[in-house]
Amino acid sequence: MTQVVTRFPPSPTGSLHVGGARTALFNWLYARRMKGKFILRIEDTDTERSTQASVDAIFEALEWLGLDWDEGPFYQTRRFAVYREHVQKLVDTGHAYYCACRPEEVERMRQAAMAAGGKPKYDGTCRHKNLGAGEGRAVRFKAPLTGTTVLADVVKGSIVFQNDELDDFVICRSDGTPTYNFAVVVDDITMGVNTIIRGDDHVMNTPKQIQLYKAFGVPLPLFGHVPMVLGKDRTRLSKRHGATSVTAYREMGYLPEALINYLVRLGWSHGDQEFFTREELIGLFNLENIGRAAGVFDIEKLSALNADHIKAAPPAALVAPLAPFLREKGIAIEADPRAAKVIASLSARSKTLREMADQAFFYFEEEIRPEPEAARKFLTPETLPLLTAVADALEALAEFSEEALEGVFKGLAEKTGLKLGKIAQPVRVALSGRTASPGIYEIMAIIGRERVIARLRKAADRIAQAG
RNA sequence: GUCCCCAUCGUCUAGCCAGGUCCAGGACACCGGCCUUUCACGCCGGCGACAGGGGUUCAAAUCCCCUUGGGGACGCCA
Repeated sequence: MTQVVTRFPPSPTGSLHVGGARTALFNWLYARRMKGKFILRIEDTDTERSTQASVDAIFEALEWLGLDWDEGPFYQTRRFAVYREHVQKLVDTGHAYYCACRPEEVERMRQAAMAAGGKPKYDGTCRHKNLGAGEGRAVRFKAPLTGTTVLADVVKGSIVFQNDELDDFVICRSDGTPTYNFAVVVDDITMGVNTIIRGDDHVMNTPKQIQLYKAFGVPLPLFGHVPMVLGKDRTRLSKRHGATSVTAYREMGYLPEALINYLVRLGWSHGDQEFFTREELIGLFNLENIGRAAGVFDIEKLSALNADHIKAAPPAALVAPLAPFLREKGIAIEADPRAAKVIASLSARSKTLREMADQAFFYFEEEIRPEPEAARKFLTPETLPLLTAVADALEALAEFSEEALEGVFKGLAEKTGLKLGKIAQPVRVALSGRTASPGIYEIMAIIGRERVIARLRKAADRIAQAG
């Protein structure tokens, strides 16, 4: 059994989007599962549109997702000698020929073919001219005119193409650069790639590539075409559907584990299981359970999964990923001993890290500025004595623990005849500035006695001044 | 225009290949309820789908055909 070799070949013409991330993920998972190799290759032959910034963005996204590669990154622009050599090989064996037709002429042929009710194709004018290399001449592949090409696809099954649908496509442009279909095949052959998992927008390229493999006389790789990711309107996911870049999801506060879980689950299944860790995925992923139908990207479900991954993560592991979101608010938590406890108190309440940062803010805030609505409702002359009473009791408390705190509140409730909520809500607003927060004893224990008392007194002062 | 692919709740899907155990299961969302110091979490319940039509069969979500709908591809882009 030979080792599985997969690859991810993005073209650096923009940031890594979720669709691309998913195919990268499938390839990576399959390689890891099969104890194979995963290769990264940058397809930058389109020098007009390729940028270094895009290359960097792709690395950044892949690293964030934790998709590491075993070989590469290879750059196609540095492999022109290899392509030239392979072009020559095909010309020498009669599988390719030079073509002197101008682009305008080819365009006319296409129109003509289309008008005749067929597929736009090159008409083979130079096929038998036996032209040599020359200025302005491209190289075309001599495609079979009859018969069929069969794609044995692992996810879609067998697909049969009529060869007369194919035309003599260009493999080398007149400027000497290789075209996509040619470069991909040469790369995959020379790099030893034997498993190609890619979006099904590539199925129509496959018969051309299969013919190339045959012309080179090498065995075919395993092909698996995975369905596209669609937007809400069921068209190919694009910027009009909102955020599509992987890094945008990081900025919205999604965990890489959650994005991975969501993306894999969109188009692959393992029975009814919804939640997967990275390790589980490596142990379970296979090609057989990839679905055949395209899927709609649903950020709601991503959010739900993100919430699950936040809940499942050890709080301490969330400190680093959460830190940037609080830093935006001027708070540094990396070295703060309270950070893990704060996260623990919030992890069941946050769908994203950004949400968590918003909720965590009050723990670290120097001075609480209660939300006006909350203050109007709970910081009133009637509640002032309660706040003071709690502050006084806390000062006298021997041990500042959640249990002891509970005792204070229960005792006060009994003494005043008030329901617990009547006491807790004003205290909550005084401490957090809001009407909703984690448990009152919990936040008090985290904030600490001194600060709690200070916040309580401060709130009492506010009421006194206002009154 | 030509070619290719796809089709189960609003969405992601299980089931389909090896037809009966499916008046179709799970998840997200939504709606109730419970829990409760708030908000969440959690738990319980509800709503909700085999695109349509023909076959084959004792029996079809599962197999075949057609229709419809959707997606994708047709470059000296990748």
